[in-house]
Amino acid sequence: MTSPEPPTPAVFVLLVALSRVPRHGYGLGQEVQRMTDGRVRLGAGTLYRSLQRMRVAGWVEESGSDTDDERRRVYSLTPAGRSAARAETRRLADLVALATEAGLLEDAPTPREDEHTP
Amino acid sequence: MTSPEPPTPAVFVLLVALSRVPRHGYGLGQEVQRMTDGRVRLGAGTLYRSLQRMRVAGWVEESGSDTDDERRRVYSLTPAGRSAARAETRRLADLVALATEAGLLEDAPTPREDEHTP
DNA sequence: CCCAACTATATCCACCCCGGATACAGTACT
DNA sequence: AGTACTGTATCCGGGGTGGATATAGTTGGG
Repeated sequence: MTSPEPPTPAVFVLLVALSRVPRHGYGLGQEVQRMTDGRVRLGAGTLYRSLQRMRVAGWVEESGSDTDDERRRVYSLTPAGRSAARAETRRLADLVALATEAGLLEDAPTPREDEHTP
Repeated sequence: MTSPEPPTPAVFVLLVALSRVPRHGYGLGQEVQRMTDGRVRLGAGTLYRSLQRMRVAGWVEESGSDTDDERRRVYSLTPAGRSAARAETRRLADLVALATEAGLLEDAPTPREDEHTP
């Protein structure tokens, strides 16, 4: 929607889920669900396609598996990935600030004038 | 990505831009650009299609034009629209909180353990 | 008065993201 | 051995977005 392409919503939550500990794809899906109290669930297609894009973008890198399960592909966040996540966090925070300043958190039906909540 | 369908990014900024004063489509495009310091620019297609969807969803309603320019279609935010905007603001704020708690705002390259900034 | 630039809305197209289905295989537990 | 779950990958349909195009009214300067 703007310039230098922000991560997609799915990619962003994956970056957040990866921010502390390296994980494999399937585990990331679980972690995203856990840390959002089930509010965000990524479909399988979205999950693995997002990880491929993140790898191509240099935001994650594949590291050696953490168990003897050969199927797992474990990813860890790169500095570039952390940087992208921080930038997107700031972008979203700005958006939230904008909405808040617009009076979108008060309960008033239509606070069109300069009201002040006592 | 989750349940009861959140507004799209474009729709959300339009809801915010409409939160105080009724406006017409073209003016909303300008207002979005102004209030985001040029960081968000909506394409014409996105702008007018979004407004149509918002009208169908009952989030905005067409009110009488504010000038004698007959081309203008002026929209104002409905209570349902304000409610949707507030819900989305909260959802985004939760996401930002999640990212912040994950340590994505510090400058440390990779704060993997319990560091404390002096 | 006339023309150019801007305002204003609407639709079309190509591209990309998403959820869910499908496929295929290894792992774990009984 | 068999069943359920883990794990990755790809395909398909639906939908959002940007930019181009079409059409037309408005404005302001020469």
